Amino acid sequence: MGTPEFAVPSLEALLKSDDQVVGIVTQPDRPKGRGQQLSLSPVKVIAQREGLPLLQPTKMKDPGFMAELSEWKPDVIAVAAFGRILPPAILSLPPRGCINVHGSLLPKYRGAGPIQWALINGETETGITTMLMDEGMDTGAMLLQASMAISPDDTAGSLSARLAEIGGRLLVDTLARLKAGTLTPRPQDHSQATLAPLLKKEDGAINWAMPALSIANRIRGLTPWPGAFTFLNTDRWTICRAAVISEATALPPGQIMALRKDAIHVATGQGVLAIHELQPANSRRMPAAQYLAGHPLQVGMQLDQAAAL
RNA sequence: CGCGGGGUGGAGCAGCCUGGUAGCUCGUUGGGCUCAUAACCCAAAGGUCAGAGGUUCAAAUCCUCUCCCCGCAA
Repeated sequence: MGTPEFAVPSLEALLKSDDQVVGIVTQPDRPKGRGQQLSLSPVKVIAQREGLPLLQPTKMKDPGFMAELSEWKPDVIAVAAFGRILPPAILSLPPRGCINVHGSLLPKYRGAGPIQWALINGETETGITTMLMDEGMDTGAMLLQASMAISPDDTAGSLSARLAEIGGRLLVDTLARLKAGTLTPRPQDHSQATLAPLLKKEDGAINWAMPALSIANRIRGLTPWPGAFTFLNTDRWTICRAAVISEATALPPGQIMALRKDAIHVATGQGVLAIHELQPANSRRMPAAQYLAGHPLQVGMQLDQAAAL
């Protein structure tokens, strides 16, 4: 079971492994994009390519879905970024249990946005944990863990891609060792748990009163989704890449304090943030240098959390 | 039929409302200045104004249609 890009390497790894994939579950097609076009989840695309049985339940407790799932008689259900809570009936369906591939070093960052929150909090290390799912939110007993260094220029996109690859390997490894009986589930230390809730659009609003470093981390964690944004008057900017400049400033947070050839320097609550890449509304992502070529900005202009009307 | 913006030398944009010689910033090339430079100065190259049709003496500009791109929303 899985849905987005993050789940793809896990699925591919399973397909190449000795284990047989008897069926795939992913979220229903939803109207997306500009028009009203239905979009297929990345996982569904692979399921179709491989010609594998596919279920796309609207509700987890749908009797028809449950019946079909039981028909498959899975030994184990592997779950990667599926996006739905599994009811007890499903958790107890496979004899060997439901194995989740989670994008953090549990018990830290339980929830739907572990990769993003790790970046937002400025972590330098994260990882993948496989675990036996229980009814809680990422609270099950851990099976295997692999850690990975976070690079200073990682974004949620780049980090997620690397973690997903490791996740695939770890999943196959986990299944093999479970089958061999050489793996003992290890309960999480719940006192150390932290939460990483799903991000919302509004989490992307940049608060310029925060320190430059925090803003930069937040931008990394929110790129490419849901995107960190700010407003210049009525124009919305999504900030794609920015760097901290160690320089003190007493200017009001959000004020443009300098224009460089390839960067826009903005005052923050503590220090200066250099915007290197942005995506203006109605336009595509571009380096600051290109934006400046066609939009003469002036020092003293004010960036804000909300559109100025 | 979800709402909206856009397609103008290599890049980013202005010009369109109020038709009349194609403009800005950057890049490129050549030259100059300088101890030196990604800095500065001078010069040059480079565009069937997305495409088709229409209106007009005249269309980037007004009208109609087509294609492509993007933001929001989901």
